[in-house]
Amino acid sequence: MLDVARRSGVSLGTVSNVLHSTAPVSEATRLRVLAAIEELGYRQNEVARSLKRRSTRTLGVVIPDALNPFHATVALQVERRAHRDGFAVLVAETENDPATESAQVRALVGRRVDGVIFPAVTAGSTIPSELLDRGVPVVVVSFEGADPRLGVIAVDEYAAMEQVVEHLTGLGHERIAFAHSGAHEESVDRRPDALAAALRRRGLQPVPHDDGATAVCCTNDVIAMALMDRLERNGRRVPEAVSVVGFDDIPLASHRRIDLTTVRQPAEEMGLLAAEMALSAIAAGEHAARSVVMPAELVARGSTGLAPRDG
Amino acid sequence: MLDVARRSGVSLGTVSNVLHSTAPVSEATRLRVLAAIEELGYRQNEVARSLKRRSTRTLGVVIPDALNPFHATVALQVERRAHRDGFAVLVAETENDPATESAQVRALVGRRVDGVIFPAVTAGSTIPSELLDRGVPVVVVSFEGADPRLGVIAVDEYAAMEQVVEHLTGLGHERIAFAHSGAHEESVDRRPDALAAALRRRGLQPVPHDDGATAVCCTNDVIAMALMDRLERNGRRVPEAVSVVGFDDIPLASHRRIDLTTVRQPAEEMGLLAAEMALSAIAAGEHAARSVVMPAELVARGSTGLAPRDG
DNA sequence: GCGATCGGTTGAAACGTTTCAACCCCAACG
DNA sequence: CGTTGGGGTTGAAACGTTTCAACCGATCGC
Repeated sequence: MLDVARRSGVSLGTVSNVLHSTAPVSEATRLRVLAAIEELGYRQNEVARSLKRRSTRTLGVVIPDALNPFHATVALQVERRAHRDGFAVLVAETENDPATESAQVRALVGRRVDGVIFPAVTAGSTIPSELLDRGVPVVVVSFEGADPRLGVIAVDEYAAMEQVVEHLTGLGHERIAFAHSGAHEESVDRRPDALAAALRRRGLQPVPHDDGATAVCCTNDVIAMALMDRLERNGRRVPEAVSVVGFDDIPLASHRRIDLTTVRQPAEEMGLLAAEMALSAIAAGEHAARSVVMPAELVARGSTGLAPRDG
Repeated sequence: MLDVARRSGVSLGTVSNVLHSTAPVSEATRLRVLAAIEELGYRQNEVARSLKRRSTRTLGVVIPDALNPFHATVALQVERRAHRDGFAVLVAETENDPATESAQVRALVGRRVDGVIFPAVTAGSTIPSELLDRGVPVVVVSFEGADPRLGVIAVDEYAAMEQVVEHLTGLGHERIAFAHSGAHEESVDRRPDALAAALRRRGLQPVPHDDGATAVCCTNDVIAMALMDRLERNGRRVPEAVSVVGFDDIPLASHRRIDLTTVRQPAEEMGLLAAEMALSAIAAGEHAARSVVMPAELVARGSTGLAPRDG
């Protein structure tokens, strides 16, 4: 930038002015400066800018698992929206490990991101408030946070599970189980609770998975598809022997060969909204502090069918 | 940091020394400084560090489409590996649009990333050399670049297609087509050429897609699965009426309901290697300038079968 | 014709680090 | 006992920007 200034015979201040039109500059010098920039192949140093401005125009996205299409979609939308506003996106994977999560968050804080979005938070994490206390706006997706400063985008999982249970009982199912995400990744979401609540309303109880359940609700579509695969490899056909329900409605769920009954979450809208909440909070210099619930509805497909007759 | 220095009664230099053990510090003051850091909740400002150090410890990853599991896997591995070395990852989506790609790359340059990885490059892009000229190491995956300064990780697509054609001809197929990725996203990869070459070796020619082809090779698994879906919705069963071959071997390809014959690329190893090439180039202050070819092999599954009898 | 105003421009001070020459003190060495 | 050397510490310059008070003419209104 100094080179540019020298080359065009003006001061740094003027160069800065032509770059950001923060003050009027005569057309003549403007052109001279622009020419110098061109010739020198000068490109602004965002790092210095960030330091001075005390804002990096960068969003952090903290994902447990980028291979889950729901998370990936949210992240993708965030990136797109952020890009439109000239923000960059730093992604951090947590691999469902709280220690990694906090390390990643610390790294983001160190890098002075202007806002952070969690497409999902790991169990009982205190991370968000760690950020909030530092004045960084945070938006979490699909998670009801305690902290009022948090921006929250959720779907009404109770209503959704209500639909699921209605659908399943309508098909004659009474032994309904919930399948968690494989193993260790105890997520805080309310889905199992929501399912249990909906069942109880009809005088039913969730049964332990694999204990003669005729229908299994999964925590997400990826799990559901894996379960479907596992069941069928063991000779238990879906939906003839067992019905399977997913959650998310990822694109593949509607593939003819998969044809998964699931609860549709508007992932794209959620990602977009998350980005917008974060960006506008940043612009306003406030916390996101808003809670939105998005619609979620059952999409009945071929992975659910009539309950097999007892005995 | 100044606060920390004052609070512990030492100079900035000493605090810096304590932080990076760049010079010996007496145990007593070290403890005092650490205590002050703790009490003040001080966290280093990476932005200032980057400015001074002239290196951001950040990698850029430029992806056409994060929803493609192959790209996502590469990106994920890059992020993991980078994180291990204390690097952060800035992701940029190009949506297969050259203009977006170059805008994103410009943004990365502005943000002074230390290296850039392209899990795939859009058609005839001159982007990499734009970066290389600025001294930024670049690693591209699955793309044979002209520039010797480029780090390249590729698979031998000719050998792979050889296997594919052998497999298909073994099943009696003679009318074999190639399916591009939907539409506009003309990627530079050599796959169609590789297929054509393998066919010619056997005195065959690729036929235009949908022109009575009995087997279709797709540019990747996502396309293959979409094709499979489309075919079957039109009543053409796979593999009875048409055989379908993918490329990548994404996790879902092995799902029992999908069971896609495909060419396996070691996505994880490729991502890891890409990160390591970039990181070590950065550490050495050189360009990646290395070319590695990874093994790729056919995984025959149920989406390919005997060619239907003519007429 | 005089002060106020305004378009255009400058210079220097910050932003929060790292780095390095320089300094001080004391132990060891010849 | 004077020098050397090294552990420990300091101060200031630099990194590449933005910002802002201040300055300079010229035009304007009265």
